[in-house]
Amino acid sequence: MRLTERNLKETGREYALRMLKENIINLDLIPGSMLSENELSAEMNLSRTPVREALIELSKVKIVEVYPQKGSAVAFVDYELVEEARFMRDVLEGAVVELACRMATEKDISDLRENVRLQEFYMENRFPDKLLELDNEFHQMLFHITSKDQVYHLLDSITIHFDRVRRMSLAVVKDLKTISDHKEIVEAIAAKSGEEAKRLMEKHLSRYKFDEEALRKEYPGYFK
Amino acid sequence: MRLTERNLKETGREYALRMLKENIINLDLIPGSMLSENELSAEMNLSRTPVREALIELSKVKIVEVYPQKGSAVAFVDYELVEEARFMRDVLEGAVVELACRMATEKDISDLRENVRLQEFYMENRFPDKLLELDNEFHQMLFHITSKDQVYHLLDSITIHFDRVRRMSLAVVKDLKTISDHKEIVEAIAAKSGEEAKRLMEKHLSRYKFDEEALRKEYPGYFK
DNA sequence: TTGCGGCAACTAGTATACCAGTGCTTGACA
DNA sequence: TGTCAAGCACTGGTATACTAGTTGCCGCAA
Repeated sequence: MRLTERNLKETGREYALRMLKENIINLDLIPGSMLSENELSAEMNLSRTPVREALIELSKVKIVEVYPQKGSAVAFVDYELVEEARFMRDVLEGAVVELACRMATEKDISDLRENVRLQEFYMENRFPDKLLELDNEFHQMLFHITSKDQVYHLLDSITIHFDRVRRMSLAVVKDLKTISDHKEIVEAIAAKSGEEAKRLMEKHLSRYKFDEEALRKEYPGYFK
Repeated sequence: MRLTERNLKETGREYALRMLKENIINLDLIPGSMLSENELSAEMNLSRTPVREALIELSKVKIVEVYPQKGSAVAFVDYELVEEARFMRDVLEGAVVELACRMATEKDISDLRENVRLQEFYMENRFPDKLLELDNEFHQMLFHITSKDQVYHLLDSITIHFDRVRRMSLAVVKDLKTISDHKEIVEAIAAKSGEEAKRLMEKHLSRYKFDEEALRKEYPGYFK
């Protein structure tokens, strides 16, 4: 486990959750490895209670498996779940971006444009972390504009399966195409052309395809 | 709180969760009322720990609000959230039923037909509870057929907002139309006509419309 | 009568203690 | 040497104890 500082006014449970998620995504906690509530709580300077609550939450989306009286483990990569995450994302984002064409205000659109401008800036200046953050924010904004925040949160919870595989494929390329995709989407929203926006979103999301067989070969033992 | 027996091999947390959900949906726990971890645990013969874990889970989908150091409360009806639940259901079920046309095996289709047959049986013999159960099962089957079980679970978690309003509108009519809808959907799947199935599902789900203003008048104080 | 200070009674969050299972190790016996 | 059983060391689940923060009430003073 690689730990970072505990934020101020973050409860122990939130901290444990954040740490676990980060370490699962970046593979510091390797798929299949056992997690001990005792070890984790010692490591994070917490008692078992908040750690346990975090583990329960992660087990809800099957990224952690809890075997009563035996132990908990980081779930193996389950391609079915990765597909579910992708499916959910494709379907919901498509619908949301279409809605956004009808609901976005002038301010929303200029906020989106501002976000894309920042993406370009951080791309030029090579800030990959910041870029990823802005990417996520871009998509979240679309849900917020259409008053679908809760939907976003649910989607976010399952997306961890997707993120972990993305990390494995090192497909954090975040190249110029991503940004120009975003740009086109914003302009489609501004033009209020729902069909076009949806089509662009589908094209955008289809860039994230992983070769399951290749990954299985590269990371044997990580898969279910 | 109206309590039922605790199932065998059900953990305290699962029991507490089930009881809370049931009582929230059927309005025995009225929107806005305070929930005390201490009272609840005494009432259910549990300690605070499992009750607390159940409350945390419910607060994730905003059906329970937790105010740190002050108390928890059943959330008021928030029409935004009801709309989010409806949106998510419409979008995902539409996509799933379309997928089912491509993926359903002969066995799946005969299972679906069997489910609908049972619905007809329980309709004739007036078993509204059983009918509701079969209805839910029908929809769940579609997700299972298309290997989208986890998506179903996430959808299910937000649907509680929808269910509570449905209960308020007493729209548990479960009339013949519902069953004939199901029948048509199954046949569209059998015929592998995706477009048709999707259209039918949209028609089916559109039957659940509530008159927000009327409900607000009937249940003042239940709304946010 | 009104305003204000302090205390009592709550809360959620966390820590700790206890219990009932599980599986692995170890050692005795065939 | 192989086998099997007893025990031990772990687990997650639950109960309980403790802490710190909030609210509101009660009584006293102006």
